[in-house]
Amino acid sequence: MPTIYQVAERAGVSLSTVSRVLNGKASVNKVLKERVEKAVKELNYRPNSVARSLANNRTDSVGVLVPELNAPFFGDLMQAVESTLRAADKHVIISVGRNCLETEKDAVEFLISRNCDALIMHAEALSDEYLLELNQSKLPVALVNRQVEGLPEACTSLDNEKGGYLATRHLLELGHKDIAYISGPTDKCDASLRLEGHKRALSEAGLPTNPQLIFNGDYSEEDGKIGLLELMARDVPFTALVCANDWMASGAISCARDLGMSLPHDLSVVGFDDVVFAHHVFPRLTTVSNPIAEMAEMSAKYILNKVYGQANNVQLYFEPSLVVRESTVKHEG
Amino acid sequence: MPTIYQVAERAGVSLSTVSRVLNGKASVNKVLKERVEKAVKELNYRPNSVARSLANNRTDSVGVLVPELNAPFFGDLMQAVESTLRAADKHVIISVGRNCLETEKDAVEFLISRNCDALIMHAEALSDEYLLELNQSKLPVALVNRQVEGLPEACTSLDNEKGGYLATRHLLELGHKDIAYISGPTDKCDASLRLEGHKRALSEAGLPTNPQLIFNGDYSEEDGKIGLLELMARDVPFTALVCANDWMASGAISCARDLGMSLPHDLSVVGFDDVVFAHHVFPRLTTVSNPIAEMAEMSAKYILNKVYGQANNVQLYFEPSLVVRESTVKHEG
DNA sequence: CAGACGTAAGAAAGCGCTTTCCGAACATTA
DNA sequence: TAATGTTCGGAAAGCGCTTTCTTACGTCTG
Repeated sequence: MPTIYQVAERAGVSLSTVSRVLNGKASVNKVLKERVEKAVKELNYRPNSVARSLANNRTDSVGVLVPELNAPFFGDLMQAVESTLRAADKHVIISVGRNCLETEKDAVEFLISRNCDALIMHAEALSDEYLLELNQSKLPVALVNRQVEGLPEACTSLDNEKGGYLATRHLLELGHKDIAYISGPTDKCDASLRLEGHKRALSEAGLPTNPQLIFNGDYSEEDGKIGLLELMARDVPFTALVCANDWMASGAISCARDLGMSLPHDLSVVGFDDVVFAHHVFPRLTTVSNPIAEMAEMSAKYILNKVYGQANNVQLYFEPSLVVRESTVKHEG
Repeated sequence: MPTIYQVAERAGVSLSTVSRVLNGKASVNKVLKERVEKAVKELNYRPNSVARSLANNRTDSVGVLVPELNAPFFGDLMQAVESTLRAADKHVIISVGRNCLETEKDAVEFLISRNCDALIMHAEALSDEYLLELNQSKLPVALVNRQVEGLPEACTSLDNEKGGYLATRHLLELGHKDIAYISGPTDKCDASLRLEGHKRALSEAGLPTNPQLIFNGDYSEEDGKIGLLELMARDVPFTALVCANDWMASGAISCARDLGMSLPHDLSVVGFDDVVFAHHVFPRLTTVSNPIAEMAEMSAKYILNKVYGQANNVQLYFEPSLVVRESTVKHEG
């Protein structure tokens, strides 16, 4: 590997001139500039990014924290972040939080020790205070799909309440009156907002909220099954079901089928997120789309602006929209 | 951020002593050692990884090349690599190849410019020669799920032929005799081996291979649909279908249903890979499991051995196995 | 034409760490 | 006791780059 010094030697200039040509920050005589460029080509020189980082205290890398790597939802997120950042010649160091406070902290420490210039996180367990402190004391932080008080401009988020509202209103419009709901963990604000939306749709339609028709799950496929079983055991009839994410919807659907129900006629189901497999489930899942890729892209652009001096427009709030497929049908009755 | 120098000052020793304590490579007087450790704690000192990399010409990072980030198959791969490497305090820089020669080369260049210590790749488009050259001239390379001549110990791979064989034999055992096959792109060796296995199963059962029952797809869901349509248009009857991956199987299944067929009775379908959504499709997909996570883990361990002086056992060859679910049934007839 | 000023190139000082080399201090042996 | 060996701390060089400081030179103005 040739060094900048060898380039300078070959071009017959000092190494600071080479550096100036490479970085294009100061003016350099045209002739010398061309000589340097020629030498760079001939030696196939590539600047050593480590040395550069040490000298200018910048790694051109941003840490990304996700709960897991092998879930489609986070795949979409990473895909968007990676391509946005790479287009600006920055790179991504990915770290896994497993939805657990300890691991998330660990992962952040790890990213910090790697001298990332910034962090983009889908943090589930870390507290608002921790994130605030991080942002203030050390390095800029962007939160995807989360609102943190005190960091308004660093957070992208979805109108989850509206999403829940849309799901339920869709069912109401189809004539359903008895609508069950499998919620996500209500200590997470997205889950509780989705539930809020559900309730609002109900009340706008003049219907009461029946707690017997609500089950609290944990967003897992398994809890979709358990939820459906439990709801049916309560013996309050319902003709439609809203699930706070697609995993639970998929669990509920396959459970329903195992119980001998014919979908969608015996039960209309709506999911949330519109992850890749939503159209693989049968019947193809009607769901609420979650523009996670766009949110992730905006988070990346925010960092590009804040840390690397770019000037992209960033959008922080996103609206969900309903994706109607085949898992919901008119209620005959 | 405190530097090693400040630690030395506080502990009243020279900075080389601090370095020695930190790296534990040379012996240091017990008293001094404790003083240093105390200072480290008090200052909350963390070594600057960039400076360290510059000094010892090692970044403790390994580049990972995958075709895409938002596919479950590669999610599993990354998950395995990340956790194996992280356990050894190495980190992962992920780059996307998009299954395209140009992009893959770009991605590799990018990883090289980041001074990765090694590369772990699921390379689709890069030639064997390119990979060999890379490995010889620059940095150690591990290939996941691919065989490269000349790099026997650096490649993990699956017995794809056996996988294809298992899929078809399963159908034969269920009494099917007319079995169609939707292949992956035959210029890829995994796809052609899977097809080989299919043919071997047929011939072992004393059945001929009918080219009219084979369609060449490109592994995409779309081509699963197109393939099924095309095969049916050929007017050669078949009661079962093997698809060279789960995506095409899913496409074929939903297409079949759209055509009014009742699955699995009108058509038994087998997939390949057992990706996450395999059990979301309906009927739940019988498929051939692909131990991609284990292969990825082994690739990571190989690198750990080769570059970082560890001594893990690594397994290079993997056997697929059949996962029987509900998309295949006995042929009545 | 002399002095002032602006511009461009080179010299050199770091960035924070590892590691080699050296010497001091102490222990061991003849 | 002198000579030799051993251990361990410190000084200093360097990893490859950026950036500030300095110097040299050319141009402009009075």
